[in-house]
Amino acid sequence: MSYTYKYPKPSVTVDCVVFGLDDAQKLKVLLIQRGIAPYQNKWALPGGFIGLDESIATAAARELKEETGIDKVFLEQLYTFGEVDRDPRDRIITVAYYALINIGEYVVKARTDAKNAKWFSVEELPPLAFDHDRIFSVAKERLKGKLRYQPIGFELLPSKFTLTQLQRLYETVLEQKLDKRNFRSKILKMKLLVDLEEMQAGVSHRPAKLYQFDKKRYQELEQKEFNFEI
Amino acid sequence: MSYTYKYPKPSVTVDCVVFGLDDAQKLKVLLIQRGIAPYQNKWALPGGFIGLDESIATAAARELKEETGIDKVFLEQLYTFGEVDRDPRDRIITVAYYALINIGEYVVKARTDAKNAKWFSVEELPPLAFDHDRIFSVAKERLKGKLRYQPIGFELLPSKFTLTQLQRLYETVLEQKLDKRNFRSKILKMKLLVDLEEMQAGVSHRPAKLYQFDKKRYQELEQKEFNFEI
DNA sequence: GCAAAAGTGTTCTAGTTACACCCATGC
DNA sequence: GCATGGGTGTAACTAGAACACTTTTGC
Repeated sequence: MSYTYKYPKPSVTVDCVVFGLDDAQKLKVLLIQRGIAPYQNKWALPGGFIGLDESIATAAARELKEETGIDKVFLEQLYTFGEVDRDPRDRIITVAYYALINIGEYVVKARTDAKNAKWFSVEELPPLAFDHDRIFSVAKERLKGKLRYQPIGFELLPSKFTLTQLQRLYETVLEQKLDKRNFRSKILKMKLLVDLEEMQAGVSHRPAKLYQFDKKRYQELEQKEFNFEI
Repeated sequence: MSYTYKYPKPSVTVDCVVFGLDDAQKLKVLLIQRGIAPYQNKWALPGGFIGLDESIATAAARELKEETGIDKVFLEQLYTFGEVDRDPRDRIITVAYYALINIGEYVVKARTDAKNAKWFSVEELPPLAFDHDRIFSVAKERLKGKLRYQPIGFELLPSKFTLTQLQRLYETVLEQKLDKRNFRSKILKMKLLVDLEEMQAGVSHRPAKLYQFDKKRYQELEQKEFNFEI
């Protein structure tokens, strides 16, 4: 089967920058090792071609699932990259997405075109295929910029978390120290966290209270011109 | 001539949301009237297909020039729209851009596929072709959100402007009244405006001082973690 | 001299920053 | 009992909000 058009067309792909936090609250990104040329064996962002019968966001979610097993996560469009020479084969435009996931919830598995899938610390990335290092750095900036003004950090944590975990997450992503007392009073004043009246377990020090993000309440407040800000 | 591929491909276009301010400091958007089907005679955003030998941003600038005569303006990627049914002909993905221009500098002229080009007040838009009303509203929100944190408003004004003009621009786009004294001291404190020591002419009241935005200085300050904010 | 917009400071309020000690748990 | 992180309030400072009158020009 083949397809013929009157004018030449670029191909269109999606690529996903998947962020996660490990146990030590380090920021990680999920890469796949390419099983096929070009850039065979090189590390790259998971992604692939957009089908004619699926929207771009659907394609991003599908590719993520196919290549890494990850499903039903925060996924948002980042930017579209379309330099003429960004792919050696052909003219390929890619719509990049970024995803935020709680690493603990998934065991990543390489599938289809990927011979391997692995979490890398954002500070020690291997050289990436195509212009994926550029895409990654745009994603990192977006995450950093958006974290303060939108409650997206919770996507990186388990549904029950401690205030210290939350603060570490902010410190890691924003790359700056925050004051413990100021951080806590600011976040609690927003009334977006539910105190679960439950304690952290299995730690060899005073256990911390567990909280949960109240998404429903945030959506209500959002209507009334409430602005999240840390 | 025709082109054959192993897999079917979507087409890729660019569309531009061009904002301008008229003499009465009203926000306007530039639309073209389509000369060809589909949506013949309907108003639409200027745009067209991406060539294989040009980047997306280049294509956006080229289409803008071809269809309206506008050249060398602030042009930034907005979002990529790719719902399956957004174009009745075929699967078409569009990378939307938004442009900010000083209306006074250009006389818009319809060319190529456009039978007409015209400025519309953003409050009284006609029904638009395709999903262009959605694209427009995303652009308007982006402009509104970005205006406070990036010095992009100056792109909408002539290079020499008064503080009142600048304030009106902010009030128009943000859809809120601002306090004259607070606005002035805030913007002047940033030291980004050059006092041209020149007066507004041809007005039947006390003439205002003219200022110019110091882009070079802004770029320097930007390096040093300076943040523009109104 | 009047209409129209330009220009200019101060006070009050709210929010942000800086800062240090006691507490609960596991080993 | 000691090591580890959890939890808590106040004072000083800074930034933002509210607010009214005089000046200059054209007609």
